[in-house]
Amino acid sequence: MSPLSTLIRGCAKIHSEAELQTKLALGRPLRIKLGVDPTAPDIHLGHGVVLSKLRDFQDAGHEAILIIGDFTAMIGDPSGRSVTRPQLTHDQVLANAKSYQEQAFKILTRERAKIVFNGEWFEAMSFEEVIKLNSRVTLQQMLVREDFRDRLDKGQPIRAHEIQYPIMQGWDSVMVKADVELGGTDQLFNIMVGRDLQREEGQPQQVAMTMPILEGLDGHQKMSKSLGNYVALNESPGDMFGKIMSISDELMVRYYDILLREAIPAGSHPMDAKKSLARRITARFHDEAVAAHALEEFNKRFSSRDLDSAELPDFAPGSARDFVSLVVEAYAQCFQASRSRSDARRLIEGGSVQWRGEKVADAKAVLPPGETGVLKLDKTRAVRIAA
RNA sequence: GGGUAGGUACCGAAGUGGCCAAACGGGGUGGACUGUAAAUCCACUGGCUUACGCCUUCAAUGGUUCGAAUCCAUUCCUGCCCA
Repeated sequence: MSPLSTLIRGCAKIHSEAELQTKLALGRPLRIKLGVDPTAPDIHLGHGVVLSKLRDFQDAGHEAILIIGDFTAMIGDPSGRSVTRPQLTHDQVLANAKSYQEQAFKILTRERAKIVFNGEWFEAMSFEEVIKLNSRVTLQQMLVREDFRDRLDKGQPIRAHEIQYPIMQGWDSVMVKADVELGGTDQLFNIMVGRDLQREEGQPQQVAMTMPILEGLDGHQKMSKSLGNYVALNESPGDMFGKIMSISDELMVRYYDILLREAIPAGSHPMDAKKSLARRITARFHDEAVAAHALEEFNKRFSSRDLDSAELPDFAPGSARDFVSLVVEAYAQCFQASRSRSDARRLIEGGSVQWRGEKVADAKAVLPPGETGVLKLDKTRAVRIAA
């Protein structure tokens, strides 16, 4: 496989392939820009798609320039958004940035990687410079974007600072002299602004390369932290495996295509194909042995419904022994999840909670101390009471 | 600054003095069925030391009333039109 075809594999759109070829012919390492906004501490499989592409470039000898948008994160990228993002404080952003980097290097290699914070240049900008920068872009250009158009049509507010975002992202490209900028397809507009600004600054224009957007676990909306439909890169092997198993067959086709860049093996049972997908993704972010173990555990717990021999967190109940209390405490103690007592009661009444494989019929029932066994809480969570 | 329409639960959206913890739809959760899939059906979806009971909630504050999401006043926020 020639380097070019490797580099453009899995890509949604390039502007343009010819330009990329010209740049590659320069014979020097190219500066490949990827901007990330640390708006949340987790990065997920969706980010992974673009990061993997960046890794492809690294492997081909090019330099990854990861721009941590500590400054832009405070604005919030309006791309694909129907509401204004909440603005974060600088401290939150820095904390997120830290865990962000750790996760990004699960995919990227430290060699040929450079990390820059865009606060470096934006913080130093005077208001005069900001105005000057703004004068290069027209409101019309900004407003033709679909997401803005949409909000305009629906009568939803668009705040003035939001239209700054593409300009700032574009300016990042100028500051790092990017040769190529990567992003999701929803980033195309922002990346193109970068090209405009570079041209005006007399720089060679960056090549815009966009990657397909990965749908979230629900199969409809894009994977994102705020929608809760994501698989984080630092997710535990079991959770990662399990979350992937919960996707629809339809979505699995997409995941195969985008994440593994291959088609589903012909003739295989969808469930087997999914297990294989889950195992491979888990192996990618952990390792083979761990992934194989996750598969085994999954089979035990869900295929053979053998909770007794499955690995479950140990739960040490407090003094309150009625099932409502047990459920609430188990969630808090073993899953860091807070559940109200009403919620717990609903789960019990709905038949979700099982003690030793039997539905708990009476929420007021009391479990005598010393009893041991498995307490199933909901579809995916169960705990073991050991003593 | 003027005019005008609005602000209801996770979202959309009813409700315009008691029958309102608040219709309906979506989403979410749980159950049945399964392959932790889809489709379908059912239930739940503010909280409570355990409830045909109580508490908090309909932008905020204050008021009218036996009683307010609903009426009045003030404030804050948003859309649209005009300047």
